[in-house]
Amino acid sequence: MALSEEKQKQIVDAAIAEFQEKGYAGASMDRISCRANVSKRTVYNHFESKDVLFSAIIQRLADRLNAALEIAYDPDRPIRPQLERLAWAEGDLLTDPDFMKLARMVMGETIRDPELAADMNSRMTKTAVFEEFMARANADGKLHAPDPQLAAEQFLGLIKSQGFYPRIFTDAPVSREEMAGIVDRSVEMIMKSYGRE
Amino acid sequence: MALSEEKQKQIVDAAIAEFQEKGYAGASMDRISCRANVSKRTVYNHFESKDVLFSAIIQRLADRLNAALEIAYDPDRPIRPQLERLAWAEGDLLTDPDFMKLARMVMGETIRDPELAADMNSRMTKTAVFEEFMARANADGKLHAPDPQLAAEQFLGLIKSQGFYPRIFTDAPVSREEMAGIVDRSVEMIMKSYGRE
DNA sequence: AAGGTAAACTATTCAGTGTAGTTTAGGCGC
DNA sequence: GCGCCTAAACTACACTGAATAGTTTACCTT
Repeated sequence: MALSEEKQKQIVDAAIAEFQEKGYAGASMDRISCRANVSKRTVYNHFESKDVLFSAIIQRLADRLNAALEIAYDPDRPIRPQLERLAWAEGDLLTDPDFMKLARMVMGETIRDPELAADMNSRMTKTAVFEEFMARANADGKLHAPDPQLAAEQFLGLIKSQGFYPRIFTDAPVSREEMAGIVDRSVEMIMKSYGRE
Repeated sequence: MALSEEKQKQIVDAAIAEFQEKGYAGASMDRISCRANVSKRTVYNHFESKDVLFSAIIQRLADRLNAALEIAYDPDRPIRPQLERLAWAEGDLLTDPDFMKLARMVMGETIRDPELAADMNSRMTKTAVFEEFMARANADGKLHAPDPQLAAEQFLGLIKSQGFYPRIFTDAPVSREEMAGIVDRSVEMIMKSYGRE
């Protein structure tokens, strides 16, 4: 139903804000329902517990990440713009304030438990896509990266060390202009190391 | 009193572990007293509230950081080993599991509030020491860094981007050997950019 | 006498439930 | 289109039970 879906969206939005501000333990279901302009019972009709609600939000973040990074290597196009596009797939997320807020929240909750954090990090860090891409370009003779996994990690590392980690503690993500520079420099570095132009 | 001091240490250690595991909101004063093998009243005799106890731990971390970084430029010694020593002052902390655990805890608590996070970051990031050092070496003619603040940030950034950020989510800090490499490469880069040998 | 212990106690917050009543949207006869 | 019905979804609110910050009291140890 349309109404139900709308209520659900209100709940999720309110929950994101509440979890973001107070953390999991500090968040209150009463406040969430209040922020969502919805009765507490409705919250529980949509999400059977606080935990389920929290997990649903995490899942939403992961889904979004996976969707954004569905990029495959195309042998018919030159390598450099493809690397740029790949970098921008990550860059788009990192320049989005909402994504960064969500990411910050998840990090705050998981950082204390290294195992959980590692799991979350692997769900959030789609090295696999980068790795696959590198391996394909390699096989196609457009790159010369003996260790595609390392190359993928370096590529992502270059982007995140400039565009993500330094901004975890800040309200403002990197601007599109800054990201353009980051993408350029990162692609340049990968091309210098592994390029075959 | 010696006994009292010992109890206090037990309390602080237990509190660190508890805050680390559960976060501020999730931590329980009952569990802290239990972990410390101390009565709850004793906890409250030493620290008048949960908040005070938490702050005391933060302060302890900040103090340790400040103490570790009390390094001044010495015009009578060559610049490179002095840069290495400065880098190692930071490196020592980053290779210490206890320090990293504390840092992770503080980050988890502050990350949600950008203002608090920025404040904490400034308390934890002693750019000032690096900056002062750079400026002195500059005035002494051993370095040529037109913007000492930038140079200091770059120096620290090089170290932290390799030795800190990638390890926030991991249980294991960088090893001393890895840190040696990080220090070498970072000093090398600074010398290449600003050196006058 | 100084500091510690143990355990009960207060007051509060909060996750989650139960219930009785209300809104909404769509279907159906007309 | 119009009134009427139904069922699902929502609301308001009181309630339970558990956890928890912080206090009090009476007693113990060195």
